[in-house]
Amino acid sequence: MRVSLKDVAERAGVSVKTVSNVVNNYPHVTPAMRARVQQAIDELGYRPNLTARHLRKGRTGIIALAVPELGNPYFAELAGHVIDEAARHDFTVLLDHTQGRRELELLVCQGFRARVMDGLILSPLELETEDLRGRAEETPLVLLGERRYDLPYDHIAIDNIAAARQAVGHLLDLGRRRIAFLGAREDRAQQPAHLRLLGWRAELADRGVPVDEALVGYSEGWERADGAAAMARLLDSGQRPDAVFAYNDLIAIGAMRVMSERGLRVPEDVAVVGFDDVTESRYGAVTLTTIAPDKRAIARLAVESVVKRLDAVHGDGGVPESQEMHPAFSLVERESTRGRGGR
Amino acid sequence: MRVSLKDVAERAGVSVKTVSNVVNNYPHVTPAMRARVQQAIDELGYRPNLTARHLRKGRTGIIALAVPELGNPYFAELAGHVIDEAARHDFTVLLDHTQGRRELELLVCQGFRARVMDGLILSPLELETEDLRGRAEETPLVLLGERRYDLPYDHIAIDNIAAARQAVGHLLDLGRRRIAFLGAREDRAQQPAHLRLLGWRAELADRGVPVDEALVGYSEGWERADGAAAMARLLDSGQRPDAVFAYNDLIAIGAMRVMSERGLRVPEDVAVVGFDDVTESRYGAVTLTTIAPDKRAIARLAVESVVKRLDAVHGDGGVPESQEMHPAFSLVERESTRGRGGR
DNA sequence: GTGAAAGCGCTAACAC
DNA sequence: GTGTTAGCGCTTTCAC
Repeated sequence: MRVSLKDVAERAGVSVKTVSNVVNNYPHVTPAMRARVQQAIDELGYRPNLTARHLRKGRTGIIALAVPELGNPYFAELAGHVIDEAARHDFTVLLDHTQGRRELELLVCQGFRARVMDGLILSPLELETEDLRGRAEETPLVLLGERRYDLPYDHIAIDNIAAARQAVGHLLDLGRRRIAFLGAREDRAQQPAHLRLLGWRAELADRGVPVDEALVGYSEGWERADGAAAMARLLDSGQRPDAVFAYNDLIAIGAMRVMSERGLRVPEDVAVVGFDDVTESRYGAVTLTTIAPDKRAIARLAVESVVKRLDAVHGDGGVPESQEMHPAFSLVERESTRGRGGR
Repeated sequence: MRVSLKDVAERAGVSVKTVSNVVNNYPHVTPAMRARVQQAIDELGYRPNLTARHLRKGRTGIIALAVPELGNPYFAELAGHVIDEAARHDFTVLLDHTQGRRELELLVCQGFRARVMDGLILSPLELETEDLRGRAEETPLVLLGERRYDLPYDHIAIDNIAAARQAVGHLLDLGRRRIAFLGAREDRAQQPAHLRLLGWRAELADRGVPVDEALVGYSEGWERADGAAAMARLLDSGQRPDAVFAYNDLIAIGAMRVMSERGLRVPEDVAVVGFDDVTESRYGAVTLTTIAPDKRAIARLAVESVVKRLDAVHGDGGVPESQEMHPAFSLVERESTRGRGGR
């Protein structure tokens, strides 16, 4: 950070502009001049000061990504994809986690935690519409995940209801009738996020299977421990489901652990479907049938959304309309519903 | 990013300096003045431009963290801790992954990928001493992990040899004698990173158990799939170990999956010890005995190292000597060695 | 306690 | 093609 454009210019006996041209690969520079400047750059070990460039251009080349928890492999894997997609557009990624705490989500939105950024990709859990409505920041914001806000921000999420219905449908197809839902939240007046729970209800209803609310397992979080606790509670309450549809893979994995401890076989006694297709679900004594969202597509759409808006601001024209985007998903059938032998 | 200090100054009818004083909580400002300026700030919705501040102060408040792969929960969990520790020092974290590719590790070191950063925390896999020796950057660099370089950079890693010995010792204590090592690399002339393999050899030798090189399972990577493949190869070669010490938890998990497929019981037939204590190892049909490094300490030491060096540069005095730091670790005994009932 | 002005390193008009 | 120059928005001497 010590040697500047000016130093190089002096050394090469040219103006700063010329050096700048060379550094930025400006086309109209004579090869001879380019070589001369380049030599000075090499000799001095010049490295452009990005901060200065950013100040001048009004851009930092940084996209912030805020997820609830990096300990959840879904978000870790997603972050990896976002980093890759961002790199394709010459952006780097500032990563933050909110631990699903509303105040942290809010701070992130307002740019208080990740302060230098051109855009923000946020996967909210607790954030309310009112929090977002008051957002003063004009840096582009993209929302990820199940929660929907009626606000003009791009939103990227698979069709959670359809996915849940497919998962439940799969269990019904296998002849299961007492299908529990694991991972509902009860500390909320409204449960705005639980499209997956809605899907569970809808599919059961459509297929003429009575919806038994006693089969809804509540939990505080969505980690493995929460899944284990919810499953234990369900079994302790005397329920004996023949299938479990879990809010996510971690909950499913926690639940399977408890079943294993209690001598329940998966899938013979209880079939299990998860959600997220984290790598972990492909291993373990019983591999997990799960909904696989196209994570790479989610990352790509998110980054593109930010970049597009950035270009719109700096470029000519109108800011694009905000959109709902629904990347693809698929049901991956594994041993937790099919058993070891396959079908 | 539109309203600047100057705008606020005009609005409040004061100078830029005064506004700056208020924004930065400079102590010697009369309360009345402070209130007046604050009002202008609020009315205009002023937000300081961090980039400009950074340019001026020569600091960005960003620490870059580069790990091989976020899909490995060890690194994801570590990243979470680094973010937390960085936040304690008012830094944010730019995250990158190198996929264990030497050229990417090199680019990161040279600041080509994460370009705006005050310091770099790097967990290298393939990087060679010569790569690092030529590093021109003067931004602080901290190295994490098993690899050692004889260079003046802070290096943070648990005592891998001691940890490996403790793991192998535990298996020996349980009466196991044919202890395989899973996750060695064979594509390297020297295996500079494999302190864990050294520990395996040393402990066996010390305890008078013959070291059988046929029990070393090689793999290309350190993911679950690599562990599964290595285990399958070992078994296919006719070896029948009574224990496995895996390079990391993912390899152990992959190996356990293969054993389960082949009807080998853990720990009755084969006891297993992993390395990293990822959360995943606490679940599954058989929970995994593993070496648990103090990840939070690693993160704390890494961030502190960067911050300390930064303060040294900007502050008064001498740059601190580079250090080797060895955070604590412990052996966590679970079902893969103890069985379900405990001891 | 507050103001004026210089300058961090770079880019982009605009002139030559 | 290349040089001159004016800022980007902020902090920071240094006067007052």
